[in-house]
Amino acid sequence: MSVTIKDVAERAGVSVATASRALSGGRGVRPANRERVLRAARELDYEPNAVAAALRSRTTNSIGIVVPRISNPFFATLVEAVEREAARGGRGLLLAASQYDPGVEEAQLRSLLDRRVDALIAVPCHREHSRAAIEAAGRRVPTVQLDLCLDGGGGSWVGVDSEAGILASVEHLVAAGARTLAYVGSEPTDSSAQARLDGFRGAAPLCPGGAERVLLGDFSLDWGHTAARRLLERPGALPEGIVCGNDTIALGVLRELARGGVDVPGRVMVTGFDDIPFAELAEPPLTTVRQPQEQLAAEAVRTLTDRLGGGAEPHRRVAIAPELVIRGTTRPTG
Amino acid sequence: MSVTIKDVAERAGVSVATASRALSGGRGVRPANRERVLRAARELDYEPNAVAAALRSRTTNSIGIVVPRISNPFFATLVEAVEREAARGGRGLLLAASQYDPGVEEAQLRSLLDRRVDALIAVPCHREHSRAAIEAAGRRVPTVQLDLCLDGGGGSWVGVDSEAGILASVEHLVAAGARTLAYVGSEPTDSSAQARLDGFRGAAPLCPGGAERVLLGDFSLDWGHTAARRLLERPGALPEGIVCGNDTIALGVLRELARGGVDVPGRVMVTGFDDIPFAELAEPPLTTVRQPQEQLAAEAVRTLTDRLGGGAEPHRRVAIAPELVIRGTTRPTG
DNA sequence: GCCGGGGATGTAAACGATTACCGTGATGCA
DNA sequence: TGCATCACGGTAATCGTTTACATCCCCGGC
Repeated sequence: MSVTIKDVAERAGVSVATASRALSGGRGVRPANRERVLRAARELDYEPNAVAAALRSRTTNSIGIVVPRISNPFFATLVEAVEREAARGGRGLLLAASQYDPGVEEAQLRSLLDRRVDALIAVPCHREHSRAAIEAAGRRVPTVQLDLCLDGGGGSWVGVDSEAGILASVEHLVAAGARTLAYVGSEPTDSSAQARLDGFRGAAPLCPGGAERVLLGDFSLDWGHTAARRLLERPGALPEGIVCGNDTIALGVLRELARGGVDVPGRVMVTGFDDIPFAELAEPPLTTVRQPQEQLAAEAVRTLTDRLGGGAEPHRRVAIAPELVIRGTTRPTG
Repeated sequence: MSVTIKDVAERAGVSVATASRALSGGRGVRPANRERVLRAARELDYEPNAVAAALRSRTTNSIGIVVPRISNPFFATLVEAVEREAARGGRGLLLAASQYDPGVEEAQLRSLLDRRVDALIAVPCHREHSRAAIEAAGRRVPTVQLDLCLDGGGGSWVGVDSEAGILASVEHLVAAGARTLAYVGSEPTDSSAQARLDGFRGAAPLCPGGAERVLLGDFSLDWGHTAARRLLERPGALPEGIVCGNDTIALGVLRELARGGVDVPGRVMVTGFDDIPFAELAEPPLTTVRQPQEQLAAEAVRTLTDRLGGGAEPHRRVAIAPELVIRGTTRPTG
């Protein structure tokens, strides 16, 4: 019913082998024949069956990606960039969400492997419980961890240099005149939370007045509210700079400070992390650390295609330096 | 190298046919044999090759989706819901972005069809230029348009009842005391923009003072700024209610009103459309029309699976009534 | 004139499952 | 007992490509 390569070959008056060669690359086919095959294909409106090709050639020209949540704008942007990068190489993208459940994550990975993706990108939803499934996947196809990574650092990973991002925030705040700092972040339940916390602890000594407080909760707006209220309890001890673990927390902090009548950035400066689309819509617009998702995605896909192309490097770890975007919640330096 | 069903059959001491039957459904196989096959599969850590199964059975258990942009939070949420719905049915999701370019869209659709997805979901990026590709796709596999649709209403479609949403906004504003209204929306470049505009025009007579102004631009923050400035030029003529075509515009309008020192909702009330995550973070939180993405996605997938299951209805059009979410930018009614 | 080599083609064997078709033995019923 | 029925299981065809291998032909070098 559907037109196959056999039909094309017949119409072109050649064998299926020649037709196949002509259609894919065309090497080793006399130009005249190549032309006839291509014309026949066009005339018959031939659509190659990628499934059959995949079965025989043992490559599907597709990659799989598993993220915790697609609707998280950070992951959405990441997925978009990966899709674009994959499409550029003629590859399809199979998308799956783990919903922050290692069990679901494992099932999704297995499903993608059953579908024989050529390679995998995974944002592990748990620094420890995701290990078994991701390592198992890595044994079957080239696999790269994106953004988050497993504890202990096994396998390839592409992400941002969180510590450098936090360091830049702290340096900026100090240069802008903050003499006391606080950190409002997430309990180190994932590798980024850990790295950001480490980054703050490492950079704190730069601050003349020291880093008085570290408040840990989760990456949510509500936690930002709560933490800010806690800081407001002793107005005298309110730090002059608040470094937040991500933008969502920062937005919560900002809102609570506004309710408390605290002048931002006059009395307190605030920084975030991620540069989600909302960051610049806040009032005042949020100074934050931008994650270069395009670059992350490109690097991740490249890591995979290098491996597919035969390049070695099963253990490539790339930390991209993020960029500090200075907006209204901090005073300009100098 | 990889373990195949043949290996499983051998170890279980049955033929591949029996093994296949046991592994998929298990009907027509004696329980004892079924058990042996399943055990053999487990022991060998057998992973079925979905590509081979797809080739023979002519079904890939996967659906394709094409959206204009993944990073648009509205589409991201939609994709997430579709993915969840597809996964629930054991289906994979092939994701592609058209980047608002009908040419890219066509190529992406073709690529998905080459990969033999069982069905397609498309958010047409253009009400007219997307037609050829989407109709062609619809001739090959069950296809449903989601959210946006082609002009003229060919094919299946699942979306929100925009006119009803706008009507609810207008009724709410009037009930809350607005005597004059304006509409700030997008030029009707896509079907939603058209429907929302139509909705406003249809509902305007409900307003005692009439709908004085209709300002059309695009669905952007900047357009919201511009339009609000234009309304502020004649403070005396400032409407008491502003209905916006989407939340992004509404956020722009809100920000500009705040700059102009206009009290919201005291002097002017504002409504949006979509209920993007940011809507409730605005100051004051935005009253808006929520698009039930979960429901849209579920309905779209169901439309497709019904078709796949043999159900007829090649022409099903579903408009889901959206819900008005009342927040701080409008006064409570009554 | 013969032979080696290499490029273009064709033939047919994969790839790994599903499934049409048929055979077999057991069972039910008259 | 004989016959139809049925559940189960095996053989082999099939899905639509890619590709290993053989063949053929043409050309150049000796």
